[in-house]
Formats: sequence, structure tokens, C-alpha cells
Amino acid sequence: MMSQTQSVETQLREMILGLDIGPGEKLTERGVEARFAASRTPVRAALLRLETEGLVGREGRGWTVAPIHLGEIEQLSVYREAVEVAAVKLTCQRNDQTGLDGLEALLVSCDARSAREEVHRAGMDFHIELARLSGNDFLFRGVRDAMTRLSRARWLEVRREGARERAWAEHRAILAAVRTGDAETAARLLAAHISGGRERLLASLAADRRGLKARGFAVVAA
Amino acid sequence: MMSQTQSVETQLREMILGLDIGPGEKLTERGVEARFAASRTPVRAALLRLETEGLVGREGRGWTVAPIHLGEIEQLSVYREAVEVAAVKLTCQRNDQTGLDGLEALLVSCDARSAREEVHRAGMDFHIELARLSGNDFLFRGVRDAMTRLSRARWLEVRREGARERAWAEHRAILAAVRTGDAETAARLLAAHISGGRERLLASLAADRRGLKARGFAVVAA
DNA sequence: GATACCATTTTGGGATACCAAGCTGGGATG
DNA sequence: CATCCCAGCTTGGTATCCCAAAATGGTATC
Repeated sequence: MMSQTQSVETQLREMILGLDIGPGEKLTERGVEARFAASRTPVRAALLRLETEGLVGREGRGWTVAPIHLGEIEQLSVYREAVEVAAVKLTCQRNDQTGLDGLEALLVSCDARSAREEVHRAGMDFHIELARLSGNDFLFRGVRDAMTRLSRARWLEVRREGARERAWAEHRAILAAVRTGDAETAARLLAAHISGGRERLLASLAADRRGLKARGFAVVAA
Repeated sequence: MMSQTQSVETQLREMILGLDIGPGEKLTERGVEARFAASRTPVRAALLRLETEGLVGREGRGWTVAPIHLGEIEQLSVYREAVEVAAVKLTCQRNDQTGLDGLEALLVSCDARSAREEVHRAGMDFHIELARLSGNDFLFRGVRDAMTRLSRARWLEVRREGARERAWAEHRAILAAVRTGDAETAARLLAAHISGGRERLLASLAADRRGLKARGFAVVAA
């Protein structure tokens, strides 16, 4: 039912996002082929796809898992802010209460005491689903792809005490503004949420750069 | 120097954007293979790449050139407006006069009396280069990819008398605002330019839908 | 001990063979 | 004449093979 290509693509993406394969690590087509017991054709198709997602790249001749690139992370976050703010304005206009109920459920499904992995996933999904509710497929995909590409960095972020509660409170405030259809407030809160998160993320990564490198992760400065 | 993959990809993209292969037309890997005298491996890689660009898609089993999809065009244009407005605000902040000189040169390089193809290209390039000057690679690529994907529809647009002069005047006004670093004005003018263009584009396509279908182009309603 | 050089291996890019799943068309059947 | 069915062909998906170029590693040289 699932083609080899999709299978390799999915598994490889999961391993990269899950840091089972470290940022900066080299990949060979034949190596991936052996690891997933597929032939080169689907492996190459999967690598091509992951390349467009920015999860793997070419280094001269040869493939590498995308490194943690501070400059890229900052630009990507700025991009994400623009797209996501535009999306939330549309979401406010549409006033899809049923869809917003789903978001609400996402927020209550986990709190600061939940497993870190769960918080990580729900945090990304909140933003992705919020964008989906805009009804605009390109805004949605822009946010989704950016979040995916930021996923590893966000996972590696060393968050201060209370950071999760704070993020969750901001999510609730954004959702409340969306519920009342107050686009300007929602946009303002969301922009502040994202740009604040960006600063903390970049500060954390810059401060922990040595630690990351010690784990064998390639970290590229801005 | 240029790989077969790149060659096929480039040629196929040009043929699609140039409407040498019509929207909705079916493609077979072996057909493309024969047309460009390449083997299936590079053909397949090129199709995969063009798929992520939205220029070809899969229809069940098999490939088709993306149809003119009115709903997609509208959403894409909304996406483009969000990204491009964010980009121009950054461009204003950077105040790169040298880069702006390049834009100026683009505007004077052709006017309403130039060949239609030239106007089409310069119109796209103005927006793409404006976004590039933001210095943010993701905003830039967002605009570039959206413009590419909108290219065929913009080419097929039936423009009223004076539309080119109007667009060029708007471009000049936007550039002037950017030169003075007036981000708010530049953003407002750009947003109006894009949303106005979107309405005219969609109206034109909807009105000419029969004509387009008569030319063998697949047109999908919103 | 450092370095320049060359043989060997490895790698990605390309070409081709094979396969299973659909599609097509023509003929048998009612 | 309409309908159904099946053989053959076409298609995308996959598995290998081949090749030129780049990386590798060992060795002779200074």
C-alpha cells in the first residue's frame, strides 16, 4: 500500500527530526539503501523530496543532513511570523467555531506536566492547525513546512523555568482573541509570541553551541 | 557541465511556463524521455522537482501539467501578498540603495511599448528582486516560487487598455516609498497593487474561461 | 617526518531491465 | 446491437548495472 519511496521518505524524515541522525551527518545513497532495505531509485526520490523540505542538502557531491544553522533559523522564523500572522487574520474572519474547538482540545490535551515530547508536538500542532483554519493552503503549508524545519532546533532549545507555562498561556490568549474575531489583537499577540520565542530560541542555541557540537551536531553560526 | 536532470528540468519548466505544453496535458515518463533524449532516471528526478514547484501533479497514476486552477490562483496570490509585504518592510529597513538602483534599472528597461513578453518578465522580476533585497531567503523564495506558479495565469490575463501603464506607475510609486524608507507606505501601496491585480486577474480568467478551454487548457473553477 | 603522487575504491549520475497494476480494444455472448 | 470479459499493451515503481569523477590511502621521495 505504501510505496518504498514513501516509506523511505517517512522513516528518514522521522530519524532526522528525531535526531537519530545528527545534523551535519553525511549520507550516502547506498548507505540509506542498505539501512532501509530499499533500492537506490526510491532512496533517491526520498532524498530529493527531503532536499526540498530543507532536511537534507548537498555538500559538493554527496548528501548531508542539514546542520543547525542559526542564520537560517532566524530567517525562517521571520518568514514564519509573516505567514502565520497573515493566516491568523484570515482565521479570525472565517470564525470557524468547530475548528477552534479542535484547537482548544489540543491546548487542554497537554500541559506543563506532560512529557516533553508531547509538549513539543502539541506546540507545533497548535500553530500548524491555526494556520490550517485560515483555509488558505499556501499559508498553511508555509507554516507547516517552516515548523517542520524548525522542529529540531526547538527540540534542542534549553528552556528556562516556566517557559512552557508561558507559551501555553500565550497560546490560550491568542485562541481567545481569535474566538472573539479580534484579528488585530490576535495578530499582535501571535507576532509577539513568535518573535519572543525566536529570540529565546536563538539565545539558547548560541549559548549551548558548545554542548551541541559536543554531541556531534554541526552548528553553523549566523 | 549541466546534468541531464537539470537540463530536462529546465527545458520542461520552460515549456510548461511558455504554454508549449498546455495546462492539464498528460505527461508520461517515457514520453518526456523520448522528447528530451534522456533516460528515465533524470526525467523522474525532474518531474519530482517540478511537482514540488506545483507545475506538474499526479493524477491517480500518471503525471499531468498543473491546470489553471482559479481557487489556487486566488490563495496563492493571498499568500504572495502576505510574504511580499513582509519582505518589502524588511527591504525598507535595510535601505540598500545599490540594490534599489538595480530595481530602478529594471523599471526603466521596459515600458508599455515593449514586447509583451518583456513586460511580463520584467513585471515578475520587479517583485522577485524587491523580495530578494529583504535579505531573507525564505521570503524571497516564497515570492519567487509564487510568481513562477502564477506566471502562466498572468500571461493568459486579458488586460484592459492602460493596465500596463498603471502597473508600472504603481511599481514606481512603491519603489519611491522604499527609497525613502517609508515602510508603511510601501507596504500599503504594495498590498493594494497585489490585491488589485489579483481581482483583475481572476476576473479576466473567469470571463475568458471558455476561450481558455477552447485552446485546450484545463481550467478548474474556484 | 612531511609531502607529493598514483592506484584503488567509493560515490552520485545515468541507463536499462523487470514487474505488477491499470487501461484498452476487440471479440464472444446474450 | 448492447454488454461483458479477457488478452495484450502501457505505465509508473523498483532493482541493477555501468560510468566518470572524486575521495581515499598507501608509498616513494625529499
